[in-house]
Amino acid sequence: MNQRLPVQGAQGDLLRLVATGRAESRAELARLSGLAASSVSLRVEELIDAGLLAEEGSGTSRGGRRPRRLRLSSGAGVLAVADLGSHHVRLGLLDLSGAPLVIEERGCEIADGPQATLDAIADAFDELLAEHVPPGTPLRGVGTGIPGPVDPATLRVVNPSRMPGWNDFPVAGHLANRYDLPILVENDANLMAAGEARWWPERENLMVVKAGTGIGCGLIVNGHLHRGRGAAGDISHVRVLSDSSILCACGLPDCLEAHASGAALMSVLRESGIEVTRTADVVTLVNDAVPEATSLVRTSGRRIGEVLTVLVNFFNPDVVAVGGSLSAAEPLVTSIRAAVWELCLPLATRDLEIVPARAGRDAALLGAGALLLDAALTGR
Amino acid sequence: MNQRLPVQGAQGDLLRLVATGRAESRAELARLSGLAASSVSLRVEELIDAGLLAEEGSGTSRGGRRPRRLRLSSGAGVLAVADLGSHHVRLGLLDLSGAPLVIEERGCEIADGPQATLDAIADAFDELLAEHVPPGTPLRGVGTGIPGPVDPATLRVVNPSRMPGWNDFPVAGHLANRYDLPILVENDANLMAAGEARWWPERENLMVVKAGTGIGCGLIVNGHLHRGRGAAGDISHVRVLSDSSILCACGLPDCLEAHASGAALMSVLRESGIEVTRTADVVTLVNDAVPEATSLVRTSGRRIGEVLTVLVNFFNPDVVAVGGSLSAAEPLVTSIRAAVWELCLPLATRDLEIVPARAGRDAALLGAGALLLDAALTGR
DNA sequence: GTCACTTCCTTCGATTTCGAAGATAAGCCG
DNA sequence: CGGCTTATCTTCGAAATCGAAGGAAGTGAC
Repeated sequence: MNQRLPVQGAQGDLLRLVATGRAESRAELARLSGLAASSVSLRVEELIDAGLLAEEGSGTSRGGRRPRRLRLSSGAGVLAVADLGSHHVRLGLLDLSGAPLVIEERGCEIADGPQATLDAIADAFDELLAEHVPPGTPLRGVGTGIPGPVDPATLRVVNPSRMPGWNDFPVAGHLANRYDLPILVENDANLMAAGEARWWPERENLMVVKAGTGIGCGLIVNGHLHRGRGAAGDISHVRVLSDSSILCACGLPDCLEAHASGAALMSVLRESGIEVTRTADVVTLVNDAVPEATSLVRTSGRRIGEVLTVLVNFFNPDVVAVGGSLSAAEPLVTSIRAAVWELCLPLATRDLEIVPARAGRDAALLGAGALLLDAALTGR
Repeated sequence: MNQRLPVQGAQGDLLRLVATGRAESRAELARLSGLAASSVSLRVEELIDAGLLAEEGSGTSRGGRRPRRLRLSSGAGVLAVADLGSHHVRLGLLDLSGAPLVIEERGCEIADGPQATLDAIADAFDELLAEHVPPGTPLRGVGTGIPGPVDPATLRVVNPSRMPGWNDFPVAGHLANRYDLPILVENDANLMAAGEARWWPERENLMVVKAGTGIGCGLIVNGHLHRGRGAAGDISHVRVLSDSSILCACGLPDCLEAHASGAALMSVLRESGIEVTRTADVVTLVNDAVPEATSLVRTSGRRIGEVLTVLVNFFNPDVVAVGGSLSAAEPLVTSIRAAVWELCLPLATRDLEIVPARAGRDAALLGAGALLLDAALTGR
């Protein structure tokens, strides 16, 4: 039941506009796509005949005839997406609009190596498909997030830390053996950024900070994920000022990650005798108003904010969205905001929004869906 | 003799490809534009009839029939471009391909205010047009670089330092009163980046550092100038580490610009009794192997490099090009390179080129030409 | 209820674009 | 020199797209 989307030419643009929720009538499609209204009608007709779009009642009038509302056909297909962490994987199925049909979390040791891990994910996909998708609904794409750098040219993992056996492994190639479909392999922070971007349709330039066990960042430029040469978005290895020096895993001292990541906070808390095992524990402590934890999170936010200052001046985004498990601790965003406001050029911060991420914990999965939809519609 | 380019639809893309030197035969146009070869032939025919393109002999064979070489018609039009500095303005005329017909430098006090300055520039354009352009060759666009921030939405100058009377002045509006043509108003570092980008046709993501009296930076993302909300590219107000503290004009201490700009180097040199009046004097001292000057430039490069480290990790460009008058001092690029190489992630620096800018001292004018051509071809 | 107006969508002839086929003009090779 | 290959460019019928006109289905004023 796997097959590529049978769209060609302008159909792809139209289907994308409906799938992403930007248009839900022929008139809106015409406005947004730039095509003539007559052409839109013809293409929509074809998409309905192909079983990809469906008409559903009518929308609200804007002062004239009511539009006939278009939506994705429920049988148009599903996407299988995963987000791989060190000790677990979140995975699920989405419809083409990116709406989740089912999402679940499973245990999974990334240290078991790529073959075992990827096969386990694919088996999980098969289970979910059998259980949650009506027979006949085709799978249209498969994607996964990786907690490490991915070379966009080869879709291989490069120089990952904490992923033994994965270096240079052709992740996409391995999956392509099992699925003759568009395959997406992408860094997890980038996926999160792509997911967050869906929530800011009117903004073009976003920085999405992932503050969790580590610190990552994804960049949306002109509405599209910026990959650079594959390493773009790293903010964790910037040197920060501090009293005590900490050596980072990268070999240099006093990286942001070594001082401000969830892992760093946990090790400080443990030294002062407070038991924590996961980043979420830190958040719990903060919400329980444990002073040591709150103070640490504030300092962490301040440091992240100081680093962001440089990047905000340089990149001048519309929005800085702060996500990741640590962002659930409210002082984090507050102190990031304070630092950026204080140290940035006024010109760079006027109209800048610094806010908690909107997309929630499944941001990466939704981002995978968004990118896969694009891949499926552009034919690769 | 001013008139907008009479191009429509696909003609614009084709003309741009020829003007920017990326294509010079119908076959190349077909490959690069994605249009069918037959459509290309038809549009080229029209462009020739309109007097915009001309056929000129034949190119070299690639194993088959030789292509009929296309070039811009010499009567296709000219662009008038200026780059405004504090005490002078460089201005000139370019053909549509961006090749200079005439470029000259004039004295001009930016402190005289926008009206006087812009009128003087326009008068200079008129002189140059009368003198260097055959009658009947139309002017197709007017553009100027500004040594301060420009709001891309309104094309006004915002919060400029050292430009009394310019704040919020509608530069484009004023010029539009005199020319009913595409008008370009852009920050000078951005123009420089756009000019440099022409020299890197095969690279998508560039950082172009302008190291002169001040320090600026322009950003090319996916081949296009990134403006952000209008302030993108600022790197001069990043805090750097140093023994002695210097207060920057922005109100905060130890900005990069306060320590590493040409102006900063000059003031240090003057304190040690060495007479310098312009950034070029510093370069001369370095080339004469005056140890104090060389050492200062090295330190400056080191500091710029340390700042770039953060940005290279984050933005992961293909190329960092270093221009501006100070870049003529060879140790500058060398020490920038050394710092970035030492402190960046290996993944971000693999295949990264850090090199002196290719476009030379007229980079900003050429950049203005490039952007104006786009503006003229897209109809605004 | 009627009339003016707006918006949505379709019809239909004109225009643009495509793509397959062929004409043109080379280089290569014996 | 004459075939073979390759690349460039044009011709021509088919398909896609456009835009003007009009029908359909609403809102709001009177």
